[in-house]
Amino acid sequence: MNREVVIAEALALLDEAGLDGVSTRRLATRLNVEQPSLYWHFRTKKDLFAAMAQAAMEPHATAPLPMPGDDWREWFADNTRSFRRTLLMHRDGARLHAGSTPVNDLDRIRHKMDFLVASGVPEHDAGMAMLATSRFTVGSVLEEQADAGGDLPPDLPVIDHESAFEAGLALILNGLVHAVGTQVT
Amino acid sequence: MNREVVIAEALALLDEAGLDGVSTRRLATRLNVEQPSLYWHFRTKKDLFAAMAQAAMEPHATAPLPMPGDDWREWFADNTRSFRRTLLMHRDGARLHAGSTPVNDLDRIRHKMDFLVASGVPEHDAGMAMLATSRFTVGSVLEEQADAGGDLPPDLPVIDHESAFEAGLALILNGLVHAVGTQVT
DNA sequence: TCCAAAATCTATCGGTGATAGGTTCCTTTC
DNA sequence: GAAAGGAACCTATCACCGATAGATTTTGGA
Repeated sequence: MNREVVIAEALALLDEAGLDGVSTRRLATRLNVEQPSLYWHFRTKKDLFAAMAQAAMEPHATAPLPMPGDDWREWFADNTRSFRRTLLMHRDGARLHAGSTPVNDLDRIRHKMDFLVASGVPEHDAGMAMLATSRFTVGSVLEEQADAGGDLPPDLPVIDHESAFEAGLALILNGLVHAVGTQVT
Repeated sequence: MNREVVIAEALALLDEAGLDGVSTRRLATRLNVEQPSLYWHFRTKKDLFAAMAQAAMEPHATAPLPMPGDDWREWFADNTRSFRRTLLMHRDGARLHAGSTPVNDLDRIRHKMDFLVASGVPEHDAGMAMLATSRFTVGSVLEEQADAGGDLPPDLPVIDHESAFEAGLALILNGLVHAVGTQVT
């Protein structure tokens, strides 16, 4: 049993039991191992969660980067959708992601920034927009998965999370397009 | 000792110990009471957290509603700032808020929606913008308070959360202003 | 074959949310 | 003013949790 097997099994347990249901004992049982054994692979439970969070983000972290000829608006939207889709792949994915301090792939971020700047978006606006969009997405999925998790009051306004997300994304993107000084290439 | 005293003391404990530090025993000790006594006032710890979340949101929930003559853009920004400020009033305020399913003050929401519509914002756009802004704000404060909570890696890009929030808000508001069909009154 | 490191074990600690069931206190009513 | 009854709190106890200490087994290379 190596570290990666533990992480994979932990993510499977996450999907079945939710984040609060992931205990070291339940995980150990699944791995046919006693509970303290996990502490050979991870110094603390937070470390395990951090590793899970990073592993869960792999689909988005390995997605293709934008190419010089791409339409930046289209890429921006697709990139955000990829982020959301990845958060939705696991139960409580947003909580898991928000709970740990993830590894910022500085190189990928810089590449994306450079792409936007090369497309005519002012550097400052590009950075703020990426940050805002990321936070909007986490907030959205957080609420979406909280709603999915059981007892919500039978209040009236049931919302289509997908449409709400698309509308918010369109709003931010629209704001970026019309930002002062934008050279819409 | 009544329910409200418990909630107040719980919020004080929250500020001192953080959300993970709020245990029924520590809270009971503060109240000079044995731990199981709390279960006379709250059926479950989640109920206690929900009550705490609602109480913590009181400043924003009792803030003045927009008046017919107000500038809708200015009001929109101030309303969002009030929401953020309230989340920031308590340690882990965003986690507390996001963790419980809060009571949606339907009447206040409708009032705000009506105000925006009366100001010329299309109803659908207004609803989506309020939703998106709320989620953006929760996501922002969540990250801000996570950063504040200790061990962040000595990575380079330290960000000014206030400015980042203002920039994101400006972006969304700008997108709303330029939304197709908006009658900017 | 031997040895060291990797991997797991047993035993145990202090802490947690929650329940069952008994006790005390206060208020209302006759 | 005594009785009744509910509100508020208590003791005792459960099952579970994350984590540590230290002994033991397993494994792979010299």
